[in-house]
Amino acid sequence: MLRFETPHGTVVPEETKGLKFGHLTTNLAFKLARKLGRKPPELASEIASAIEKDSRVERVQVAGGFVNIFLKKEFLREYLLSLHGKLPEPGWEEERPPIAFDNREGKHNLEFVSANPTGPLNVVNARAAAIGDSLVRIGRFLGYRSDAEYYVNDEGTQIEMLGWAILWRLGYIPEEELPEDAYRGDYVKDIAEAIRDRIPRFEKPDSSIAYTIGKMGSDYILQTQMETLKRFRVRYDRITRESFVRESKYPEEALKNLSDKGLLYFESKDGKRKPFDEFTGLGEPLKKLLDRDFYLKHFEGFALYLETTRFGDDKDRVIIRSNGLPTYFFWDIAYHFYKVERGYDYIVDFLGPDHHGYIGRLRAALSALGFDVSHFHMEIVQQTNLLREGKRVRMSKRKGQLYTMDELLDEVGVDAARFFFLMRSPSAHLDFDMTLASRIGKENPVYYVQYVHARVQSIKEHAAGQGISWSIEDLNLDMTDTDYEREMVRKLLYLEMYLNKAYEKFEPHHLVFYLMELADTFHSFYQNIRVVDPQEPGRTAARIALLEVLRKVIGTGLNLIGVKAPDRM
RNA sequence: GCCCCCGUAGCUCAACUGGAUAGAGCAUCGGAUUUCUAAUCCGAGGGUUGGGGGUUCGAGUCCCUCCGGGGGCGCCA
Repeated sequence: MLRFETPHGTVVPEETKGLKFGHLTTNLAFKLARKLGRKPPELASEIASAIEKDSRVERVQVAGGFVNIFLKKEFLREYLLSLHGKLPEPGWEEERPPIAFDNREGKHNLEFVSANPTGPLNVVNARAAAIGDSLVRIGRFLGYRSDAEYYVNDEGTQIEMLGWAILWRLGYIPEEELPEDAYRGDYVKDIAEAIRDRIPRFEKPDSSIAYTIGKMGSDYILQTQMETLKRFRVRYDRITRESFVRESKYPEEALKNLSDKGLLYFESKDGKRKPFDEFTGLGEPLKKLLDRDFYLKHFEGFALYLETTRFGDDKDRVIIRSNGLPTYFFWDIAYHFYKVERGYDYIVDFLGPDHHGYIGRLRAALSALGFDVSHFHMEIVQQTNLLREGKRVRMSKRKGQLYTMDELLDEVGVDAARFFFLMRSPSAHLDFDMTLASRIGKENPVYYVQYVHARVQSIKEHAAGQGISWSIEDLNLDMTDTDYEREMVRKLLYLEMYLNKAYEKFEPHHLVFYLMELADTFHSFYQNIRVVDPQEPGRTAARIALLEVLRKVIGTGLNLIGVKAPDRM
């Protein structure tokens, strides 16, 4: 990042709104004015005169409290060459990016999608996949150790419900006997068929048979989900199963941590309380609480509560139900404990819109465990509506009429799907216009950006055909000084700023907007300036060199959001 | 009832920890190609940032209030 030292501290300048404001700007004077009790213009001129002495700077301009910085051509050339050297050749969009910037401090965990293994992935899952995967790419590229994680809820009632649904589809039970919460969607037929031959023998279907079959079904579903995600160019570094967490030492550790702090108590539905000491008095290890028979024997009718209200929650939460079964919430606490223990200094969860109310209690539980919640970030990936010909596509879950992620990819393709998901901030409701996304042409922003890459490649080919040779060293800003080109140079300075912004805010759309702006600049340039001119080989070479930097920036940006940068369109 | 999010151009959305003239895309209208790809470009119209009040050098952004929309409030996950 570009920085400047001044008597008022280090300035990390920002982008400008146009070349008339210079290449970079800072409003530091405004910010300091109140604190120091001085006038912004005075401070600005002090900051300006310090920056002016910097060898990279051509001149500065003070406007009110703004200090606008104009950089020297020699420095700009050096910067662009170094940028070019750092960026990989496009074409790695299926893989993890190389580290291009500094090797930064920080090991981060980003968990996203984590859909229940009871059905196909849907459109919100796809959106979360695009967001999470792109951020992991950007994080790695910036030099952080960013890991993508998938959590599988392969235990619990839902698994049994899946099992019942499969039993029904295979004809073992009539529809009337199907539990109310069982999955009735048509997709269960395919799953049933896929595992039919491996179903164990049994006398009469019961809960435990349903559970076993549900497990088989969910394994199969997980596998198909992973295939879909792979098709979407999403990679995971780790898949964690809830069954693994349950068997690990973390549930017990969490109980120990919370009981040591006196945050647990028993309460019955009619409000009778028992202190946690009633358990402690039994002299049994904490693990016993997770043994259902043991729990029922001693605490039947009572649930085990965690005092999350002491940490800002609206009410205390149940972690073991009075039927002896721990809640999802409890296993999730153990899971987060496990993530922390793995040594991440930043943990991010992307949750679906229906988990909105869950954030508060999870944060409260994490504080209860003694973790610094500023190291956790929970982001809601908002709802997505599909539009076709301007009309809502119904995605009702009932009767299995759901529109799946695979269908979306069939209809609009991976590039358009990823790009469209990333055009909006994750927290905004998204209207996904499939008619627009599947159109080929200027109205479709994904082609608009990809076309830049293809056009530059085409120019290079044309130049070669004219016998013009060039190299990146031919970059010469004296020969590329039309307004178009100077504007291009200015915007090329901002790549790293936008990557940082996108990553720090967990909002990849900032990168997408940057790419669209760069593409804009290029297309205007292309329309008005002829690049290849055999009469002026020097200028031609200089222009191609500049476009080559642009091409790599666009190509890298696209690959970081998992979109291809084609050589030809 | 309580809590959270949102309200910006006809539509869908941006706007860096409060900063310069609130920007894009789509849609609408008018132009441009004997050319390195027209999958492009140039131009036009379109806004009291839901209303009102406050904080300050400065508010779409922060505070209060009202209106309107969505979501959450389970011993489900």
